[in-house]
Amino acid sequence: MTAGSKRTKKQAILDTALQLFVCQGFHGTSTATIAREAGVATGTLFHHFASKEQLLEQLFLTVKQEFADAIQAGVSSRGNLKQDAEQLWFAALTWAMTNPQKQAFFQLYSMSPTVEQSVRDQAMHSILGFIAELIRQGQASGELAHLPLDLMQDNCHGQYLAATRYFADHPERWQDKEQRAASFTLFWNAMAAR
Amino acid sequence: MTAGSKRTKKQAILDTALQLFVCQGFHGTSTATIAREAGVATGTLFHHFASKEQLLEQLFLTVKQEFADAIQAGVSSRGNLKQDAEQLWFAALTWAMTNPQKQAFFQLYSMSPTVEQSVRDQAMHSILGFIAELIRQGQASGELAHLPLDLMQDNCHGQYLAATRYFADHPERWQDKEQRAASFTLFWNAMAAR
DNA sequence: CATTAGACCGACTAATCAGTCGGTTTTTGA
DNA sequence: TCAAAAACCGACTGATTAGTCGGTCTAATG
Repeated sequence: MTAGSKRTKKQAILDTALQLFVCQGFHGTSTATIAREAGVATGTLFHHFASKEQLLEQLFLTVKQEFADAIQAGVSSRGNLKQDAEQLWFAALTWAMTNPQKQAFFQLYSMSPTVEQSVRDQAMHSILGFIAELIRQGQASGELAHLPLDLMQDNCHGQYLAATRYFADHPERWQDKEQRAASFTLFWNAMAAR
Repeated sequence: MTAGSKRTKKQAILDTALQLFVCQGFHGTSTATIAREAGVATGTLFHHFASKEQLLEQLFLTVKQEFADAIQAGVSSRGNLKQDAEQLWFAALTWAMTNPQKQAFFQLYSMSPTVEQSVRDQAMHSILGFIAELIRQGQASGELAHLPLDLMQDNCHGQYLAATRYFADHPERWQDKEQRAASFTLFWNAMAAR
């Protein structure tokens, strides 16, 4: 309503909470501040969310769903494995670069005790299960290294987070095709069979 | 003084704060709770640390120093690069497995806005600068891939954190020599020249 | 138009927080 | 041995917090 593009008040609260939780942390941000910044009364915040924790939880699941949708949409499969992996890698990185705040939110809270462990696990497994299947296929066809699945899965995640940080801290590098290719090379070399 | 091994009261406060900050987060832990759990009065806590933030900062720098000392001690250099890297990799992982709480603390706060960015940067660069030199040498000798240095450095960190999580979540795997070797293979394959 | 339900409001409250302060105990070192 | 410094104590305070509540406003339905 104010200047920009806030749709419903509920959405304004979620948008504002995302921004403040990333900048100041969960406990460092008061519900009063969220409400004020969102242009809403505190009563309205608690009308839509039963508690501050529930607001965080809903934010977490929303962002996770957005990410899952984005990478699933950006992949067509049916090429060879390396091409599929490349497509997936860039779809995931592109989402992170397009939604830096959401990426930062994930990076901060996907390991924090602030979010209930069950919620965090739920968010992770639905995405990583999909990756696990790809790894299994690649091992069966001999294209990927025969190392423990869980280790390779965790490694995927770790290399993705590292690449994300690298490009997020220096956005101009993301414009460079060679840098983007380099990030995939690093990833593929780790995973591929020798 | 109580049951176990608390040396000075100051150390007891640091130990307790580490544990509580990991379990409940910084803002989720009150100074009163830290003092009570450490068997100390609140006045004593503020006698040793000017503020809650300064307690966190001191904890952060202490833990970082411990880590830096541990990996520097566990490396002898003077072999070929791969052997040096392997030694370093296992020294770092061993520290993480020996000090799981401190590792969790690092993982949680080395990216959190709760800790001043300058403090975080300081802690990271002193360790990573040492890694950067090794990478440069490896690239000069043709043993490591010729990709951007910062990217390789961030990638190191990301793969290390992933391996750490993998073994921390399943300590029995750390006993398995093959699993340990697999974690290094994944890392080395990413970094090595083709 | 009248009714009703849900969005919305903001002053209020009980609890909790980081940090203080005046005084006591312990340690130090001359 | 004794004085001064440093460690330690815990009741206290002013500020802040998550969450409430009685009520208003808006829009849809009959």
